[in-house]
Amino acid sequence: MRRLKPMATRVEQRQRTEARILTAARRLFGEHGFDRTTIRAIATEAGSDPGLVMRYFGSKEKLFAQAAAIPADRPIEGSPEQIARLLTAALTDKLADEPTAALAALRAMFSHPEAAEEVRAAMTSQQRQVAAQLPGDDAVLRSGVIGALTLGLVVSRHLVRLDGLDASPEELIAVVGPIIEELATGA
Amino acid sequence: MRRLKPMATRVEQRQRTEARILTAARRLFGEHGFDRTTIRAIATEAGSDPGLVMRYFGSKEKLFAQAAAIPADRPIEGSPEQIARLLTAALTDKLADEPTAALAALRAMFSHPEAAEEVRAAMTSQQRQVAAQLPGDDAVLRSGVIGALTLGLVVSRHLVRLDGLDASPEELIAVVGPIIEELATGA
DNA sequence: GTCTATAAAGAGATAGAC
DNA sequence: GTCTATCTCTTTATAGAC
Repeated sequence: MRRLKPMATRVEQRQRTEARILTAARRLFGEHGFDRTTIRAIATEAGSDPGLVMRYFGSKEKLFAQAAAIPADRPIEGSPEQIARLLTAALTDKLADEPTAALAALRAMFSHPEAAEEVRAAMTSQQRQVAAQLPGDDAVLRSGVIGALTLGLVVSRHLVRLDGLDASPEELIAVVGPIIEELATGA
Repeated sequence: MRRLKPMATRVEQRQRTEARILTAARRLFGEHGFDRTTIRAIATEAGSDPGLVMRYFGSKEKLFAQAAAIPADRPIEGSPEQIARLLTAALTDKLADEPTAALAALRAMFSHPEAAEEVRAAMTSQQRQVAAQLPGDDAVLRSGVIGALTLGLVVSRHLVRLDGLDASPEELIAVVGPIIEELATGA
């Protein structure tokens, strides 16, 4: 049915299957959260079967860990104005296309402690980095508010699909950009 | 021919038990989300048993619906400046003490469609009301951002427990209040 | 390499004893 | 009114057939 060349094709096939499983896992974890996403559903969506998923990834937890790993953000450095620009640019990206892996972690974090830790780690690391470079006594607080605002926008847009946030990223940034700059500079 | 066997006591007892179950349900749903909270755990925490919980509330879904009903916010009306003040005051409350019922709905909404609808309904209703009274072409967008900011702050503080947001409500409002006013007036 | 059958555990829900 | 025992279903995870 398949090819007649065994070895190379097998490795290739396996990688393909693994990739399909990971993609399906990201989508489903992101859409339904950790508990409501079943190995069965992932296998079906990937055109495979539950046994194979378990064999490749070991457990549902491990599959989730791989699917929901948050890609590290670029380092944020410079003057308050530059920082504001970098944060605004990063937000634009997050609003434009759906960051599938991050969404999986975000949705799951509210019911899955490990996912919560993943998100918290990613956010605090960036936030501390930013706070250290901002002026003012309340730099930590202000960078925290920037983080909360960013989280609120991403969640409201992609997860809650809140009314009024379905505008284009540019329109949104036109409103939010100045606020981020204000918070960064402390004006 | 009043009571040798007091009916009133039974009714009273039942109400007490129901109240204890509801309190336990709010706390546990708020802490672990819908799927990870078991009827068994709620019964144990309420000093009761699973059978009773089912008997009183019918199903886990119905118990959740009662536990996670979001109390309606006060109507928000007036000039943009007044609206900003009302929204800021409401936010102060939400930051000060943990709104147990709302937290249950908030945490659950990410994995439980019914809860998502509850939160979305509560938010859009208030948001539309606000948008209708704000000046400017982008009033809907700006009131959406206010909603996202509020959601982000509450989630970051109570659910994520993000670094830098553990300040006193007053300190937080000192930073966020002006932003809300800006968004409301469109300045 | 891939898929089927099943074991093991845990959940919500129900019936009935006290 | 309250609690115990159990039924049934669904899940992850495993063992082994193709």
